[in-house]
Amino acid sequence: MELKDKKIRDTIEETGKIFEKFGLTPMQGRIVAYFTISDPPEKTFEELVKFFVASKSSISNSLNWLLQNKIIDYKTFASDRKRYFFITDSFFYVYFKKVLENVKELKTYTYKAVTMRSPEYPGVSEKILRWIENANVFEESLENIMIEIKNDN
Amino acid sequence: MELKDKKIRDTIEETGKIFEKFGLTPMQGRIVAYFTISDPPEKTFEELVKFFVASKSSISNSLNWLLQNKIIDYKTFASDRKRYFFITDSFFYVYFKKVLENVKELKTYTYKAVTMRSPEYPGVSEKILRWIENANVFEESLENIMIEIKNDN
DNA sequence: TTTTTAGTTCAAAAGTTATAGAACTGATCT
DNA sequence: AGATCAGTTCTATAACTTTTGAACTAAAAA
Repeated sequence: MELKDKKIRDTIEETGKIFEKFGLTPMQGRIVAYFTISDPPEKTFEELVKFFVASKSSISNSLNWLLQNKIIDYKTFASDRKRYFFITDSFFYVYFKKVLENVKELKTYTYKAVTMRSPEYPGVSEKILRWIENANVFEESLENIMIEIKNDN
Repeated sequence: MELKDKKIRDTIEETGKIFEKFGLTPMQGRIVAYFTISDPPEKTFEELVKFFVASKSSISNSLNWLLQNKIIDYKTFASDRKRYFFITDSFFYVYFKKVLENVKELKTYTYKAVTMRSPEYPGVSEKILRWIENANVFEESLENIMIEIKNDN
């Protein structure tokens, strides 16, 4: 049991760090990583506080961010005040959506930049128009993926 | 001239902030934004220090990071010690590549997590396998886009 | 050979973000 | 009504990142 626990904790730290690359904080990453390997799949607020030996506020804020971003959800039971948190299946959907938004936003701003440029140096405009073209290809493709994924979920 | 300069500086601040969403620091973001709207397209180290009224080290570190990440490049001229920096056309290519790497890495780790799970709660494994399936669809599509984009650049 | 140029490097300051701790809230239980 | 439970909220602190400032370097110019 000791050894198995250590392995789980090591895996959580490793995997948690990867979640940070997707914009989660260390604690958010750990929580999601924990959900992917722990049994049973539902965990209460209290269990998380104890497992991570972390402050209630840290867990509270992390859970609320993850809820808002639909990376986790929770269920309740009539005779029980606790909320039982678990991961959703839409982690990548949510991430892809955010990436798509950012790409669209940057495209808009760089397009604006092109319109502001003097025609004296067309090379830069061409480069940026290529950025925009790349963004368009990506956008179109990702939008199709999103539809496909959404139907699955 | 005064008014035009203010408009350029405002646009740089706005656009720079969007670049931060792509993992650049404020200064890196500003520099890239500046390259997208300034004429002529090549800028020296010194010009950047003066334009942004920033420290040499800040500009130096920013430029080196942008160079390493192939977001900018520079050219030199025989009789001149200065380097002339400019944006490349591969901003999104570089970004997409990094996204692809991250998705692949997370896929590997979550797959590992699935193999560690007991078969007692198959629901979580199914969810994570759906994450992995989403990641696979994205990966395949993005790899094709990368090939397409690379041929253009 | 000395000076200038075009940066780099490193320690410290400033700014930002994550986590902790403690007080608080609004239900439910006794 | 009072106590307990399941969190939330707010301030403080710790940790980390970004930017600065000043000293340094290597090559070229005087």
